[in-house]
Amino acid sequence: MKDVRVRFAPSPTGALHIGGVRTALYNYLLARKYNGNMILRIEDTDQTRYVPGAEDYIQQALQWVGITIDEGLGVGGPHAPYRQSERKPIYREYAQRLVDEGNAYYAFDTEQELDAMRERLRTAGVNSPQYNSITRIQMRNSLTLPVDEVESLLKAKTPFVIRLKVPRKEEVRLNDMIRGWVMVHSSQIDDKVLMKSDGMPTYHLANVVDDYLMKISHVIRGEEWLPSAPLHVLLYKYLGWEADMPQFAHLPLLLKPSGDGKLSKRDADQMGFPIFPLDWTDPNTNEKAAGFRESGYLAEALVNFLAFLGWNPGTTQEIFSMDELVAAFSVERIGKAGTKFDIHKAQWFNQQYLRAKTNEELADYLLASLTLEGITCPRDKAVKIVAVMKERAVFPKDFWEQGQFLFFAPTTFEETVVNKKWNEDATKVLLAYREALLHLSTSDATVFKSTLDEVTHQLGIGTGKILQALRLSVTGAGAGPDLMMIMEIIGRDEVVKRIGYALEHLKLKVA
RNA sequence: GGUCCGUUCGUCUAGGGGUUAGGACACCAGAUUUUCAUUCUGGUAACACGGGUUCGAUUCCCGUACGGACUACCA
Repeated sequence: MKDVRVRFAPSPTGALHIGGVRTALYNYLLARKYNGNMILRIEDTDQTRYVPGAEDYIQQALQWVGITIDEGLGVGGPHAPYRQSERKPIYREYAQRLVDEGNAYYAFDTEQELDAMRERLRTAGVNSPQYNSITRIQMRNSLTLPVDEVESLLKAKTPFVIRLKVPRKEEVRLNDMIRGWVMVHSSQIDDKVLMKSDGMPTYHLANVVDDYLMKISHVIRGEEWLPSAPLHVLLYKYLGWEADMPQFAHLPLLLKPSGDGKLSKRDADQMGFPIFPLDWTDPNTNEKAAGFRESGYLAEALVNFLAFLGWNPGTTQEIFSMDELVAAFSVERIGKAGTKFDIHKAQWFNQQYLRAKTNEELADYLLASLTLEGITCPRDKAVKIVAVMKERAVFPKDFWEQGQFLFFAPTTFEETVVNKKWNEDATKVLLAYREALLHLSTSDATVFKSTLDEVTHQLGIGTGKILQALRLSVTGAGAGPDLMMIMEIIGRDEVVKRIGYALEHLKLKVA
């Protein structure tokens, strides 16, 4: 097997889509598994779609998820430059070779002429009007124009494109690693533009040339490229690179969670989950989009989740570190069908990874949130808080967002719980409990509990019946972490104060 | 419309000519927890349809339906 060299080749047209991250991940896994190289190439041949900041974004996103680049943008390497806009002369050379050898030709048709041709074909009943082996005969190109006219047009700097001369009758076959043999008849492929009139290559040419020059062994990309893959095969053939053609693997698409269709930013907005790895502000529209990172997803969890979107190890193991993914990964186990994006599963993975962390690590998250809020908190207290809350947290920010009552006394009380649990028995117990606490000097959870037991026993009321009322008065809510632990954390004085406030505030609700 | 690709529980999927079609998420129920959650146990739930081939098809073949991608001097 030849050296594994894979590339991730995004266009800097905006934030990197989460599907792009998955594509990058699969490439990366293959590279690492076979001690190969991962190359980052920027496909910026469309200057009209270039978005400033996108390149940085791509690099930062990859770095965040732990995909390291061996060669390419930001790293350099033997095949530099890795930005296609900086490789123009290279493409021109190969395009010229295709023309010289009769596999491509100059075309001088204007946009209007192309539109007219398509219109003509449509009215004639042709379903998909193409610039191909049949229609090119009627167009203005170096195949139909006299040689001297072509030369004078070129000399006069008339805008032109270079098109591939696709044969009329030929079966183009390709063996995709995921889909098996795919066969397309050449009559279905049109004479694709290889070089645009601005001197830039199109994706097709640049892609094939670079993959060859950079000695790419495997092309792992989205399924949207499958229809043009036969065209690429043709290019390899005409350039004489058939023997060095990389192996193709076309990945199934990421679909929207409900209904049908490709996952888009719009769906993500509607469903309330991110679709980009990092926060992104479009420099042109100033439109902001949330990132997985800023939404609280851990990079390891996102990677694990993404890896399982279209691939599985064939075992029941689900939690995989990057290293384990590298070891287990194989292209053969990538599925064929499109995959719906289920954010629930992503959250589940996040939770798994969060729980696996030590309380010390989790305390850092809480402390960071508190700093942002301008709240100071001793580290040992943060560790305690995190310990009682970790079982229910999905995101690091949950420690703060769901634990605010640990820092502030509640001023409002959940109404359904008030209606259900705030009754005469409860107030009786709480009153007595508060009195008992006043005489306590310690703030140990077990003492809180035994005191409560004592009080309820004396009054002849079951402890369980009033616990919710106690929780309500201390936290304002009917659900939350272990109540005794909460009381231990906030301390006796605070508990006494809060019970007093609740007794005072909720007294009218008791009929 | 044309070309190409696809189709196993709601979702991600395993499997593969004869299986009680397995797992995970989600959901529901029970147990434990004198509270919430965790945890544990259990449950509901799938081979798109129609023809072949075969003793037998969810699995192989062909159609149909449905879905998707592509159909630019965008990638």
